[in-house]
Amino acid sequence: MYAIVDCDNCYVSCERVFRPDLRTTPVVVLSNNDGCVVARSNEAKKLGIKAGMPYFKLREQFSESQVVAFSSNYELYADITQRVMSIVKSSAPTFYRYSIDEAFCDLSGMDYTDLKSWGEQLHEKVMRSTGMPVSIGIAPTKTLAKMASHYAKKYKGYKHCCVIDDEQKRHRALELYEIDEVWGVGRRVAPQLHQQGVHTAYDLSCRSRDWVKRHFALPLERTWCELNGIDCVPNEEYAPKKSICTSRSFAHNIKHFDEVRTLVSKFAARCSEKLRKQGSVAATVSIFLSTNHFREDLAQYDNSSKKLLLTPTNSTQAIVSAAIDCLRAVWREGYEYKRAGVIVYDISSADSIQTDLFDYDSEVYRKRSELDAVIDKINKINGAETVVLASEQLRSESESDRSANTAGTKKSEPIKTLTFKDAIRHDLRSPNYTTRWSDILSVGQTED
DNA sequence: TCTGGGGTCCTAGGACCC
DNA sequence: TCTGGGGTCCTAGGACCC
Repeated sequence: MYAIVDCDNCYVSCERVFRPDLRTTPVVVLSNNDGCVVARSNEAKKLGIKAGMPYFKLREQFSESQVVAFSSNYELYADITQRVMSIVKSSAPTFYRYSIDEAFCDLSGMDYTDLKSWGEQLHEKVMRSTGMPVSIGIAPTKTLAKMASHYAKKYKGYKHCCVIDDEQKRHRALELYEIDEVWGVGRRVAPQLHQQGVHTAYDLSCRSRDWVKRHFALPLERTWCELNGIDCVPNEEYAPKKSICTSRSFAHNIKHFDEVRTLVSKFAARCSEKLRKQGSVAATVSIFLSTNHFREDLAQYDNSSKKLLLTPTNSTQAIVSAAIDCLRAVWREGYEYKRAGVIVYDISSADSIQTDLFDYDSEVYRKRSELDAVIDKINKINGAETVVLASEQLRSESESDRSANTAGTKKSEPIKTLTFKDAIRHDLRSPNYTTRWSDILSVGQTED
């Protein structure tokens, strides 16, 4: 049997931990730049607010309906969910974190008859220790467990834990479940299934395996198996990422190369940090760049390029430099850019680097690793972006004026500091209650 | 004014081999 | 005039997930 433990409306619940006054208020959390709704409280869902709706179209409705919106505060969500996960981990024989707000547990070896109360107790423990409500679904396959957790959320009577442990329960659960809601059935395949007369999970489970094979691809065949109680989604252990991406939409359109270069440098530097954190190196660096697709009145441009590194690396200098080369290759003057990103892939372990016969210089490699290690340490202690590469700084806008003027007649211009967070908007962000000394709440005393 | 970010796996088709 | 058959590997794009 598997259990899935899933935080209810995760980001909203994180915000509510320190804002109990909002327990019954409709609350939403927005994406970067306060762009879209990414999390909704049940009250907000009832108002018809859908995930992915753009905030600027909802503002009026929000003020009328007294909906409270937060900018996303990932530092807070990462910390709260980490606490939740450590409790779940200590409560089950095996644990595998699936996403920021979900974890699977393999319950083999646990007392079968106790699963329901195990789940209820786990909910209580997590709630008491962290303030985060979780729902628990337990079933013979992960797809069925997901379905069970959905029922645990939907019906109060389950006390946050639903168990599917016999054929009758499985049938009933499948019958009441729309095919579109099944894990692994997305917006492309769902309409095709409807066309074939498959409307519920039960309908699919009753077709023959051959029928599924004939009409659909391998992933749906696996879903079919899972619905029929055949376990086939692998138990994934911790695995290093195969690709790492850092990208952002900009708060405003950007026309100037130097500004985009500054941001691309930051994205590349962040990718390098992530590589070092998981003990990896990458052999390919790529970037992508695009204008705002929603602005039909503006000229559109979309491009990407990649660069193979002769020796795989996680050096900030090497990866930033490759990313800027890529940027130069795709850059076109005259467009207003809205989004860019850096992706590193062809990832392998930093312990066994395949060096290049002609390119590899062990001395340079050693120095860069040491430098990166020191920078990582400083930034960990003093906060992100305390030390950055020069290319992550924006030269002052008068750089070109200065070179045009007689050298030395002007004082050198200050370098404009542009941090990662300046590039995006987050006007409605909550404090970092649990990760910054300055943001810790004080209780039981007043200012005066 | 204003529309997110980060991943994985599968597959068809092209390039290449003998 | 006329040009095979059988394979592998790589890659871009699609579909899905949270």
